[in-house]
Amino acid sequence: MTVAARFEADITPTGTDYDTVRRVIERLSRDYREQPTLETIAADLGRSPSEVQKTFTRWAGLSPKAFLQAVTLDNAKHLLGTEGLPLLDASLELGYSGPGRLHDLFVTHEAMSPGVWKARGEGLTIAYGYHPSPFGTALMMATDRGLAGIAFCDGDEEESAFEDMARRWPKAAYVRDDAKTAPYASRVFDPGRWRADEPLRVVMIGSDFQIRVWEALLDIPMGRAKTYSGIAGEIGSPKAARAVGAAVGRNPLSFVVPCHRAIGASGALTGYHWGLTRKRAMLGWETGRLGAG
DNA sequence: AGCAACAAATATC
DNA sequence: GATATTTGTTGCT
Repeated sequence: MTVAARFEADITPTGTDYDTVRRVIERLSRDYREQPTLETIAADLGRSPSEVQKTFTRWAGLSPKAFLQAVTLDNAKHLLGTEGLPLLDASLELGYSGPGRLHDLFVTHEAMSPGVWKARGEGLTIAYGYHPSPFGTALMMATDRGLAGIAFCDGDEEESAFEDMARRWPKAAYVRDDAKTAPYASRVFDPGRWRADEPLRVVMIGSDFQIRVWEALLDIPMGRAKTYSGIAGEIGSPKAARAVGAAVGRNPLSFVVPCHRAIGASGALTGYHWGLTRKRAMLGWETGRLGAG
């Protein structure tokens, strides 16, 4: 099944793949100490083990068990010894050695002038639309210069997600235009279409400090993570870990600018604007893509 | 004032 | 001893 086709099947708000997957991840994250069996999890969801197993594997590209290993490593402090904490060693090797090395979305970004930031988006026209994604419904926002924002929501949260985004540039004019944002959605969530010859244009609207942080995030390869303090050191303010955290949290382009790859120094996942479960989901999903690539 | 942090110190098993 | 929990400090919005 192609990725696009899977999105089609995903379009109903409840009972989506992501919905099932999310609940499995929640369960695994909470009870990983007990290493719950597939059978128990399925029983609690009121589904058969094979149903859960299939849905999960189709979505993540790896079994619930492998996923469990990938995300519970946020408690494996010993992996933090080296820079750039590999999420799953074997997969990482695969990701780098293949001819079509799975790097990120090749992103060309430009920073909006501080003027636009200070004017809170005044004079800017932003088209937006809602699209299904592996992590729930994605709200995409674009200016004519490129992609400017991505938000996530489940079910009936579309309004609040929009308001969350619109608050960032309160004076911009917003126009609903799904046709304009749809191409971005299909590009962003389909790793098969992440190519250097067709870079994704994004615009970053934020303060100097924020943009430096977001650029640092773009440097983190898929399936890896960095600590907040590591990022702070990299952008030349080694003591600003906490400020980095705040800036990461304000990242308007979630997923494209991989804010989910920033974790605490202990390996704990700390926070995520669109929900910790979604952060785990993204990390696990990426681990799965690496293994498949 | 308020944070998606951190390191060191202290309490708990 | 190894892990939880608390406390002081921190830089940027």
